[in-house]
Amino acid sequence: MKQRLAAIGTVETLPHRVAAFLSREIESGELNPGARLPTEQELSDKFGVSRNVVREAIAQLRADGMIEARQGIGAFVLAPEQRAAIRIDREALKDTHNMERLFELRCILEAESAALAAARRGQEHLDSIKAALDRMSGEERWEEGSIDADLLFHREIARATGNSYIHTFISFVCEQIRHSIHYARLTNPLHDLVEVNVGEHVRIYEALVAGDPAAAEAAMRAHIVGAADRVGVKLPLRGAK
Amino acid sequence: MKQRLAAIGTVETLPHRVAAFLSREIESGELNPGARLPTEQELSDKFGVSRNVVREAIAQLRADGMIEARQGIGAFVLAPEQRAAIRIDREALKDTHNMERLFELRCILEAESAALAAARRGQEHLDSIKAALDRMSGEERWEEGSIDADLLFHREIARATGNSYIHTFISFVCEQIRHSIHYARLTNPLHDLVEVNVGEHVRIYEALVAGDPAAAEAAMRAHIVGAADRVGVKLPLRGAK
DNA sequence: CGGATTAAGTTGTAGGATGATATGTATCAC
DNA sequence: GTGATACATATCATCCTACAACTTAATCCG
Repeated sequence: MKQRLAAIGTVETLPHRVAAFLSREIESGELNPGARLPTEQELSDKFGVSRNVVREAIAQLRADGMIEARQGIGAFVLAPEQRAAIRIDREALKDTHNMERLFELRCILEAESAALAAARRGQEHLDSIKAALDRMSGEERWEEGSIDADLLFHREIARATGNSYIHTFISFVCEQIRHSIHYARLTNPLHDLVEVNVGEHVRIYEALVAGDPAAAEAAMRAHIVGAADRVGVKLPLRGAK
Repeated sequence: MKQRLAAIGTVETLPHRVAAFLSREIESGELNPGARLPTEQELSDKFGVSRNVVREAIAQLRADGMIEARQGIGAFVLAPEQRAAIRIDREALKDTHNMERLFELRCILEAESAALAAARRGQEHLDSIKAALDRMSGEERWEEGSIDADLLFHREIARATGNSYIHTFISFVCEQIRHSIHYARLTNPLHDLVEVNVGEHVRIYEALVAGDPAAAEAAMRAHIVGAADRVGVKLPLRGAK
């Protein structure tokens, strides 16, 4: 009867695992908004862990706006609109369908980011964008460092928009994608693809230098579509869902 | 010497308050990436709370990818790119500058959402969008319920894109904005503004019915700009940052 | 000097106790 | 009979103690 979290997977701390389990229950509809969670003691018994562990897990879910705990009553599931944070389930990204959709979101954000950056960038922005470009096209282009530089390039563009929210969102989305395709990129960097990738970045940079929002947007869009293609992801067209 | 969190504010649980304090230290640069946090015992002494409270706070920060804890060594601040969640500081939204930027991000997301929805929606989507529209233009238009319906209208459009990430992000951004301007809307709903607002929604809906992405995008953009204006927020133009 | 062992420091988990809050039920007063 | 009050119960919130597990540094021994 004591599962001791044997079926939950990962090697993380117990609170993290309990939180992940409960989170899945909520996201999957097993626990609907308004539903009351088992008491802390019951969860403690169920998972074969101390109540402290359960409380740490519940603290995490509370911080995310997934549940609310009321003293003397219990903990209740909140509606999705009450969320206090956005998270992306990396497990879900193993499904190509989901990866396509995340790339689509990334394309929306980055195309506009590039346009805004072209309109708003200063010389200091161009300098840092160029530095990242140089780094990703230099000696590191065959190593993991080039991925860092690649993402830095994108973050610097987002920073040039002068909108920290855009920067935060783009950074987050890029990192989630990066963690999901990390292995594939490292395994076999193809010579031609790397050069094409760099070429696309150069075109984005040139549009930024020219201060041409439309050109920057188009170049970035083409790049994201191309980048997705290179990892086997086809962006859905407007007509496809 | 025991602050007992007297200067931290809010009436929330102690772990939440400790987490908020540490989070601010990290975001403000007081604690840089790579920096080691005080030990759990030190934090416990500093804030005058039990170690359990500190651990719950740390569990929250770990879940957010803000810190990593290593057994036997301590807890360390991670780089912003390692974040596992996006959060928006509601306190920061009291600054009009930040609100402008968040509205700008919202405009980016929603304009594209409307375009995609126009291209991809089915009859069931139109039905639920219409239902939300009816609700916000009916008897509830002068009450808080109209805000719920308003946001539901936007979420249903995002749902029609068939991209759950778009839906999640839009829902989140809308709710953060909503919580920050909640009081202002309730205090004094102006007759003309409500009618204008509904009119804008009707135009968006009509573009969706017509399956016209460009018209939907334009109508949504105009609406978001207008909605921001109605709460005293001017969206930055492309040239402004 | 190098390897093994021990000690110290820190996080991770368990278990117990008490305080605080919310709700339901029983009792009392009018 | 109805409303107010008191009490009991359930549950979360916090505190405390103890030990396990891990990491690093110090010490010991060949």
